[in-house]
Amino acid sequence: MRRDGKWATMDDVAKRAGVGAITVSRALRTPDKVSDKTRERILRAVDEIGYVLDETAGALSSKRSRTVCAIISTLEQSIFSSTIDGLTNGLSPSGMQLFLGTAQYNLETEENLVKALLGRRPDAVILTSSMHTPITRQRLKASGLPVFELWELPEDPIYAAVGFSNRKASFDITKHLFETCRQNIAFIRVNNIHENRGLSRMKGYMEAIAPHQSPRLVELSPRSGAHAADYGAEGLAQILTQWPNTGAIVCANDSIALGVWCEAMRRGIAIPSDIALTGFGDFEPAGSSALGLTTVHIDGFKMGQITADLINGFYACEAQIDKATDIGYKIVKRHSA
Amino acid sequence: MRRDGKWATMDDVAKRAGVGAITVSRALRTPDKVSDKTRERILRAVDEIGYVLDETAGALSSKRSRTVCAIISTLEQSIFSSTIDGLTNGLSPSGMQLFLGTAQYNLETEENLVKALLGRRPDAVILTSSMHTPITRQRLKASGLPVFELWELPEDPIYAAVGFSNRKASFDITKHLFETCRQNIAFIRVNNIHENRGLSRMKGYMEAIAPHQSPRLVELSPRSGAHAADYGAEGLAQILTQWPNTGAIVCANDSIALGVWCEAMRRGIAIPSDIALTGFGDFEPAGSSALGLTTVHIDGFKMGQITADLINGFYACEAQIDKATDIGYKIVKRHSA
DNA sequence: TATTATTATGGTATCGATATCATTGCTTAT
DNA sequence: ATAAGCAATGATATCGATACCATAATAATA
Repeated sequence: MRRDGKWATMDDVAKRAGVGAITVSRALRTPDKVSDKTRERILRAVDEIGYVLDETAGALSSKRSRTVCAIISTLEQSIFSSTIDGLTNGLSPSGMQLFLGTAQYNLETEENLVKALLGRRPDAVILTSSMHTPITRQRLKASGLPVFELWELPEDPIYAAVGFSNRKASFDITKHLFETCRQNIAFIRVNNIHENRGLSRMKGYMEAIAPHQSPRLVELSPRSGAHAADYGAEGLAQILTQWPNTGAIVCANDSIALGVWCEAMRRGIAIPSDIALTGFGDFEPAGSSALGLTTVHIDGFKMGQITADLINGFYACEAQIDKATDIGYKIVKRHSA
Repeated sequence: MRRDGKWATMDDVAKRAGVGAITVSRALRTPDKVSDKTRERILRAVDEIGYVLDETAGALSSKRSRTVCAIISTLEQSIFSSTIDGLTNGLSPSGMQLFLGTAQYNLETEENLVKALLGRRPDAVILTSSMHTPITRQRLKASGLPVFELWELPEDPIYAAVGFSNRKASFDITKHLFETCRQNIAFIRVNNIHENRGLSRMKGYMEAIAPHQSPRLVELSPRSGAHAADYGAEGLAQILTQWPNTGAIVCANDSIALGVWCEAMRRGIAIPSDIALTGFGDFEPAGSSALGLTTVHIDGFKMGQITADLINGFYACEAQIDKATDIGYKIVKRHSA
């Protein structure tokens, strides 16, 4: 790709093909604006030289970086991997690429990340969270960029949201437990103050149990170094001590549920006959045959794809973009409940 | 950040602070080359305007994009999440950012991705794999960039490798099983032709069992839509049918082991008393108390951090970079074997 | 055939920051 | 007191592609 230590430029290609530099640009960006013969000649020159278009220069002159910045809460537990795949998939046809940062469920980290990523002059910003510092919100609003908050449907999105109701989903899966004649249902979550999906899910549980029983809440404080599954094991232990006659456990996510399941096996508690169990998310490995976790399925790929389409639409100056797009959810009934 | 629909520029800041544009650049990039008074004035102007330095323009003129492209095999199973965290962590002090792409364990996808990402003129390229098409290798070599292959130690790296011996690690953990008096040890892996870590791990197993027994290999073909844990369940089923007296199972990764564990529980097989079980990787949730998987611990964070340091060193023109950096591994003995 | 569209191509200015070299003013050494 | 050295700042050219406008060549229409 380099000649004498430097990258080849459009001019190099142009000279070799006997055309102007701008025609090379057109041949690569808008091929149908160039005659077949010329295009062919140019593409041959490109191949021979091994030229790769310099997007940094392109971004400067076109004022479109063809870049989307995504700030992901965490890369662990595979939670957002399908969302990212959906985004990548939906953006690549238009030549856009993803800049990824992880906020580690920490608002201050997110604030710094937003600032750093805005320096990259992205064409859009994606956040897998709706909880931000005032400065983050202000910066993003001021940027004038399309900003998409995923995995929730906040009241007042910065620009637009693509997600679903965590509260309603949690309400539904809890109700499902009552419908299958479970009683004394408990709820486990990790109490992270930088995140409010867990809280929404807890609210859904609370609403569903209200007519039937009093709450059995286990809210664990995050400990550094702990695996998500550890909280499940710990939660089960607490539940068995405090409320021995618990008939079902609703977990705020699949990882916690996995921890509960493992610990239950270890203790010789049968699932679902002794205790029913539900998760949230339907991530690997919840759906695997051996585990068979009943859970809320979230179509992360679709969420990413839809967001990508909205971004593409924004730049194609298509229809107005909705403040909120609800992609829904699905209760998946497997063995565990 | 924008004024009349446009982003503010360095000139805007410069005018407000009553200095030249280049002094603004210095105040932000190399603060100690500017007097305290001036710097303070400039930073105040930056804050007032809400200016964010345009890295795309900076990249063009400085010929350093402060960008590292990483091509990750997959974002699932949390395999590479700590590696990514280590990279991010090690790169951020020098203002570098990560461009992430996922190759989905597919060589053709990787090839296209490499081409697209080179257009971003990264300062370095990272690959979590050592298997590439000839074109990919050629492109990367020709780029003259520092290219780092992670998670293995290939014979002939494109530029440099940071990893460990998958073969030796697998050998060691298999040997551990013999040392704890296990007999008739089987091995499960998914046979993905776009990847060779699984094969290396199988070789390690083969070498370790050679003096004691004949191989008991289960090599499953990848099916689309299957969860990694499914292969574990399927593998266990095959083993119980073909070799009912199997005393231990070595899995090519933790996800497979998790699947085996769940399926064993379902069938009422006790681990480790009936069958011992080992994984590879030590990802979430292997180490969780309830599961307690004996496995090979790989320090992904360290691997990312070391790679980041090598990149920083490369641009600080420090010492020669080794063709291979072995970060080692650790056998972690928990309940399962 | 003359005239107007339309297509294919090129020239030049420009995007916003930084490299390079130049300048100014001040300190320190001889 | 003069020269040399350094710190702080600025002017200008430049990075590589693309926007914008202009022009040439071809096709379509009157």
